[in-house]
Amino acid sequence: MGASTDSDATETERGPGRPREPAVDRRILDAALRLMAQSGYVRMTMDQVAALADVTKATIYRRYPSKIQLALAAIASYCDQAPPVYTGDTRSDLIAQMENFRHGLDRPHGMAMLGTVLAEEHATPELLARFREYLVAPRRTAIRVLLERACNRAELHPNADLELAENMLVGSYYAHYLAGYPFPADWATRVVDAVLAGIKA
Amino acid sequence: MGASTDSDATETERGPGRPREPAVDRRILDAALRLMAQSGYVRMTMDQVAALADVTKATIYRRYPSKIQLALAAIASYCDQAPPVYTGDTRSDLIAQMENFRHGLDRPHGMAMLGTVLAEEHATPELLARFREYLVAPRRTAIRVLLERACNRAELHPNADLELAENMLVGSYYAHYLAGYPFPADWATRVVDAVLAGIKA
Amino acid sequence: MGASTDSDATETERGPGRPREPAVDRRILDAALRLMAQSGYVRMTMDQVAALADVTKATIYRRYPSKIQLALAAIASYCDQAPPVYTGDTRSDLIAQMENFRHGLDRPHGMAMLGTVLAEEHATPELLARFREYLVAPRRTAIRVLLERACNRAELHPNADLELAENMLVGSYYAHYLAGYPFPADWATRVVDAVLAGIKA
Amino acid sequence: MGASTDSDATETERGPGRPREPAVDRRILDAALRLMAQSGYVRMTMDQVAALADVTKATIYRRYPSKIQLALAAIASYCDQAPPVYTGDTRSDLIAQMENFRHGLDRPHGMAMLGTVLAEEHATPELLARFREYLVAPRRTAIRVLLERACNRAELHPNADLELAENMLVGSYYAHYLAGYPFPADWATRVVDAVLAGIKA
DNA sequence: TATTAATCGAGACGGTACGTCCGGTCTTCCA
DNA sequence: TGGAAGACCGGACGTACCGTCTCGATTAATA
Repeated sequence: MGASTDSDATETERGPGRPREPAVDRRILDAALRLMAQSGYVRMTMDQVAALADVTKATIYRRYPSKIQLALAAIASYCDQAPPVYTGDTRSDLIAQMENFRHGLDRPHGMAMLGTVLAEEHATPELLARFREYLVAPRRTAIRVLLERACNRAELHPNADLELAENMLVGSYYAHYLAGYPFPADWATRVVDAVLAGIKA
Repeated sequence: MGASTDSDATETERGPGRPREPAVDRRILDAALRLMAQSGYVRMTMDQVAALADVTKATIYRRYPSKIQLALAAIASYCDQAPPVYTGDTRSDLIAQMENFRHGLDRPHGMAMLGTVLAEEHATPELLARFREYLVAPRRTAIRVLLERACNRAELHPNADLELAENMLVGSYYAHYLAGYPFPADWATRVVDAVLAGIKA
Repeated sequence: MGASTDSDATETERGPGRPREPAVDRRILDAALRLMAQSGYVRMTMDQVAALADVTKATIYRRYPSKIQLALAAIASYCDQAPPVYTGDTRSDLIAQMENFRHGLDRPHGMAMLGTVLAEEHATPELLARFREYLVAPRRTAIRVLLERACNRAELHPNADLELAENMLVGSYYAHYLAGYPFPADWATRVVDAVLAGIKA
Repeated sequence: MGASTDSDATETERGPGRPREPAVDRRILDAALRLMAQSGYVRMTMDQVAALADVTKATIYRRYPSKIQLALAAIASYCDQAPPVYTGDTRSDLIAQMENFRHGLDRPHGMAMLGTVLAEEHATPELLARFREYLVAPRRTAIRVLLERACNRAELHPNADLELAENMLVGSYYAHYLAGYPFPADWATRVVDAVLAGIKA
């Protein structure tokens, strides 16, 4: 993700004055990440983050305007991991993508973090927007790409509602989690097969 | 929902001492409900609830050990509403059920409340349990009943995974909401048709 | 001291209805006394008193209109002990009286209780009045009697200000205590001698 | 008096971090003082103090760990006033000193405050200690100085117990107050004369 | 080299809510 | 009527945490 005031972080375009210590950036995000994994967003305290990162609160707030933004940045920084490589086969690529998606939420407090963003929705609307932009959208796009490729190959029904298919794929996880059911090992496979059954050519 | 210590509330089985004023119970829940609808869980204050219910905070805390528990009780008390009647036709019954489900979450702060419960998951695990028991389970059961009826009528594929079908139906809402897409008027219809397409006989 | 509503406690003059259980009276006062000795007036709680006396708060409040009144009654009940007998010698009688006075305040929380009454002075003025009536006045009268007897025997200066002498005798304890000095064994003797030195004939 | 952790307040010896606003210190003490004069310690509320001082409760609690400590500090800050100047004459200097002492306690809630400190004695022992140090000791020392000067001038009996004389002087006030007698205008004079009568050379 | 402007550590401060405690009253039932 | 049990009001207490602000010390680019 990125800093607060500055533009895109990669383009340093230095002004005068002492530059920010890059090590501090990492220490803050790591501390936030660790605390959220341990205790969740609600129990995490800015003072705790500051102490663990060996930094003062002011230093944090110079980078992120609020606790929730820090949390979001921390998560985003963590989620920048390599997506699964494509084999070319629609079904197995989708399954791999869904496994990836599931692992992103399976770690401790994964859904709790999502809940926090939702809870904060009305207080900080742009937060949900960033959440969508950095976390939701990339994954959905990856799935969409696979579905459209399959559509172009005529593997799917020409009138298939791809957006709806996406929702069913991704949403199955949420519903399953909320219902409290345990996740079977072949969960991704079953979901993908079920959805494909409804839209295949 | 119900009182704190006692069992099921319907069975009053009076002990000694002054009984709790039933009017107070309602006033508290109504106040909480109203405030949450207006401002959401986060902005709602226990003092506000107390003031609006014309009650002291101690009286609230005698019933609910924390703010979040009060919120849950309030929601549960609200959601005891009549489910749609069945026509006998699987497709239209499912659509009606999905419309009902959607309306339950469409009201202001509906998803925000769900988010709150998720956010609190690790701090208060039994909260999510009650949420499932009182809010999630009843709706899923209603859907399950329809699906099983259809299965018995041989309208569905004999090996259809009904639980997965449920997840796709319900989960579509969550995914759609999270993606930030606007909900079309015929949303329920499209979802039901898509799912049925995958499992019909 | 006595009960609240009724007249003088010895005169029972029964009205209709169930008579008060006399054992309860003692249990309440004993409980209050014990708790005050342990933790002092401030830390003593009406619920604690009720629990220790195996009685409900209502039962206590039927007897004493407030916590402070209960405390006062408890102390008064305790202080009904035999005063020292007179030998006829002014000096030794005064010393005995002062020893008695000192012992009344020396027990744990003795001065703390006095402090409580003073602290409550403006909130409950009549409390200090009762305190004077039941605890202060009797002791001062005893001293006064001795001084007047000595005056009549011409042992004292005819113009001696006896009230002031009383104040110096009794007040020495308060001042000594407030100063934080330890009390020597012959404290009473020294005080009496010093005062008598100023007013003897 | 002074801050909480630091030593003597006169020696500022700045540590790191933002220094405490001195104006806040005064505003808090003034507010406490004013409220105590109006309503006494018991009726004074921390929220009231905070509101009147235009400060938050946390700011108060950062300086004083409890309500009672705040009260004590407030009083101590008030009592730093010029003592009466000496004329050189023992009797008139003592009288002036006693008048001063009396005026310190005569103001509304003066004795009530003393009572509060005594009442809290066992709960917060160091409170009484500070009370002695800041309020009791200075006055007693002033008296003691006068007595010793008189002793050195051979105005007093060489074996006179000066400490006891102090106790009689100061204690007379307490005893008089507790007895509920009204204070005559020449009270100080009479007390000083009576005590001096017992110890003069 | 001196100046300038930003960073960082440390901690005070405002604001706001939370959950607890306690004194005192009232209501219900039982004896 | 007395007493047990406990709900309820009113009000205060002390704590927690977020986000801002004010100091002082430091560090790099610039003039």
